[in-house]
Amino acid sequence: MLIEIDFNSDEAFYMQIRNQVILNIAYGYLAPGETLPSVRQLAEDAGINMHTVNKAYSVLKQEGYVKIDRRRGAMIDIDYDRMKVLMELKSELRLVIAKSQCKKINREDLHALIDEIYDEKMEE
Amino acid sequence: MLIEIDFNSDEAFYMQIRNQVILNIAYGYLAPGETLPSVRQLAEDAGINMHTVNKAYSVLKQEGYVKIDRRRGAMIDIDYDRMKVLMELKSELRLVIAKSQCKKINREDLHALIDEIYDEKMEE
DNA sequence: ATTTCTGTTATATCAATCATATAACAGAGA
DNA sequence: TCTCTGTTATATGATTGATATAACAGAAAT
Repeated sequence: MLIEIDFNSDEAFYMQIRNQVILNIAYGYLAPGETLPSVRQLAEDAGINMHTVNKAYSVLKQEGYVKIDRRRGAMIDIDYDRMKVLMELKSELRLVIAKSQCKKINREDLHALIDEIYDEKMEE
Repeated sequence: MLIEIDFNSDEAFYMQIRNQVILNIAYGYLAPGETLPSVRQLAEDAGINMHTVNKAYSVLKQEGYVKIDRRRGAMIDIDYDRMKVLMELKSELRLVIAKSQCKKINREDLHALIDEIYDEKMEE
């Protein structure tokens, strides 16, 4: 798994890692049961501090994407609490939709955009 | 327009204001041409500092939701740069979709959820 | 003309967060 | 025993979030 830090981004390093791990899972590059690199290894590869990686892993654990075993490290283990996920997703989408409406992006535009994103994943 | 700060939230005050303004516009409670309360007025009403409100307004200006006139204050004036908006929306949705996929929320679920949010706005 | 309302700018301070650094610890495996 | 895990503890520096006080320029109302 490749993770790269954009040192010029205004997004926190640990959030960049967290997001890239989520994207890797979604794309199928990381399957449940597989382990993430150790905090020290990833820190070295990415050129950042161990604790920053550790924070990213802690967030991923808290959000239900990995479980951390002292010996094996962080393993992909997803918590499927559908109700919880739908609630969180809904409040996140409420703001996305509000922003869209302000900018005259309507319901159909949004549906189309989502399909577009789903379809672009097939091109690889 | 009513804006309330959740002092227990971990979300920055200026982002809470920014988000609530966007929601107010989307819901039609704030129309283009209307003005926001003055930074001092809103600060007093919400129980926070003037500069925090000022920061929220600056962000809203930078994101193309308001224009600020020295005499009138912040006026709703939306920049409709469709291409720009679609690009930003797309990268935002990519992560939302990735998170959803990890949690076994599929394409149809997402479409349904969006319709659900659109429809709930009609109930008022 | 003076007062009063805008946003804006300049400082300063304090707390929290982000990132780094060094160091040590416990547990598991080779 | 050595080496690999994550974990914990401390410390430091930079940045951000929020507050505070103060002053300024421009416009509007009286």
